[in-house]
Amino acid sequence: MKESTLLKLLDTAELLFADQGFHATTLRQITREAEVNLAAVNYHLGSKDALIVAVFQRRMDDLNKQRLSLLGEALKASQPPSLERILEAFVHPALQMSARSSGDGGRFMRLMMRAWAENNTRLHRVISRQYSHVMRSFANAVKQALPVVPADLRQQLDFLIGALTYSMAETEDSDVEQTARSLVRFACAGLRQSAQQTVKNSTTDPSESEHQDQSLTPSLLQENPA
Amino acid sequence: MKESTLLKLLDTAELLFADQGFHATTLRQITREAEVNLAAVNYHLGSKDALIVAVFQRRMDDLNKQRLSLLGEALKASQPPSLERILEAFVHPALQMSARSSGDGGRFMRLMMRAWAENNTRLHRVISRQYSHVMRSFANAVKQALPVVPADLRQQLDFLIGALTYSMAETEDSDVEQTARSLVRFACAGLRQSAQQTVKNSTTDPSESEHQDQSLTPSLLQENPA
DNA sequence: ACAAGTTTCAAACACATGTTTTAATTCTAT
DNA sequence: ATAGAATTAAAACATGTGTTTGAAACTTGT
Repeated sequence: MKESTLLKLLDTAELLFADQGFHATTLRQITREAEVNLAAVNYHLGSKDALIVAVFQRRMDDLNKQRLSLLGEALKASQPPSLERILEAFVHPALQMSARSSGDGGRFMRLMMRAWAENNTRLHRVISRQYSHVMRSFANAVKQALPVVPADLRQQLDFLIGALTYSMAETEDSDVEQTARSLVRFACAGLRQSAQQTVKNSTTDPSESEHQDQSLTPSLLQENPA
Repeated sequence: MKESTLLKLLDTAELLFADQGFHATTLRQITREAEVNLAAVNYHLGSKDALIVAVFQRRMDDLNKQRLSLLGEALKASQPPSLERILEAFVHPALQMSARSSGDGGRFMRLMMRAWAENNTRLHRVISRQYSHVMRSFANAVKQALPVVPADLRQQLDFLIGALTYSMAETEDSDVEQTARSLVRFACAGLRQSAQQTVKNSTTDPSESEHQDQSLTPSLLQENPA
């Protein structure tokens, strides 16, 4: 049973992109390693850019599905939901996906870091469109889990994403479960502390206490209106 | 007064590298934008790779100096030192440096993310050699600040670095002070919570209580023996 | 078995890249 | 002012890039 050239392309490209970056990886290298013809990329995908997007789309779809599924379970399990479970629903699929890809551990996440650093408009739009949907769900869930909504919830979640992405890219083949537990604990403490701080501020200065939810618009959480 | 071509090169290259990546940025683009001759890069630096390293070296030196200076102050101020001040010494210079570069805010940090994602051995060695030295100092400081050393201190610091890097790359021209305060609070809570957890584990299972410091070797904290 | 549609292949194309070379220019110290 | 060094300039070089092309090989439905 031979796997289709398209799959071979996606797999090989993902691996090479993660290791060397998008621009540094050539189509000749990809096709040679995948043992397909050079023209295969342009035939099946149309262009190298389209390849990049396709490589991403595949993993993002997967990741989002798993995250939202776990989030759903967390929300069904108790009301208000457990903050720990919410964050775990966010963290665990990413770590697992990263570890599952055999060989190099942080491959997928290094790919994520690259994509994020990249200024490629097309790629960015694909990612953030998919990401924003999920992030909104998680932000709402966190709001339910905490007695007080932190003033800068968006920023806090960015912290979590950053910690997750970076530590994954760093971690070799380390224990996924342990890392997940560690990170969830770390972030829960941070979020709770921040919520506490918000309460303290709002009681000493009541004028600040109302616009807590306006801080959710920028960055990842915003939708592309077009 | 005209600034030297070398400086013009470093400045322009830094800007373009951050926006487009190392490979995507061409020497022709850099030299055109810097208004110097194409051959200037090879004359002054020797090669494009050397340019990349040079761009980095300059900022890293600066960043390390500021961080260690603030850390020194924090250690002198009180004994045991304040965890908040230690983390602030780590976070603040980076945020400030990122904001100071006029125009685009997260430029330098996006550069960092790229460099980190990059698999360039030469660049990696330069960075981690410089980084490891500083990280060791901070890890030791944190050990003094906490009543109990968390079992996975290295990982915790990676979380901090990740949160810092990512949120910086994300943040436009936002309020540096506010972000710094937020992040420090976030990470302090995480670290304290983790320390608490370590205590709990070590009392229920005393066999684990001794090798707390062995977890400091891998990743950023390790030195290159060569 | 055969024709029509897919997919693979090797070669070529047009162009952009980092680097080198050689000459002109500017700087610097005597 | 002038010789010698350092820097800038313009052009060319060799190589590698993504993409296109047109024919061959394969697959599929009848």
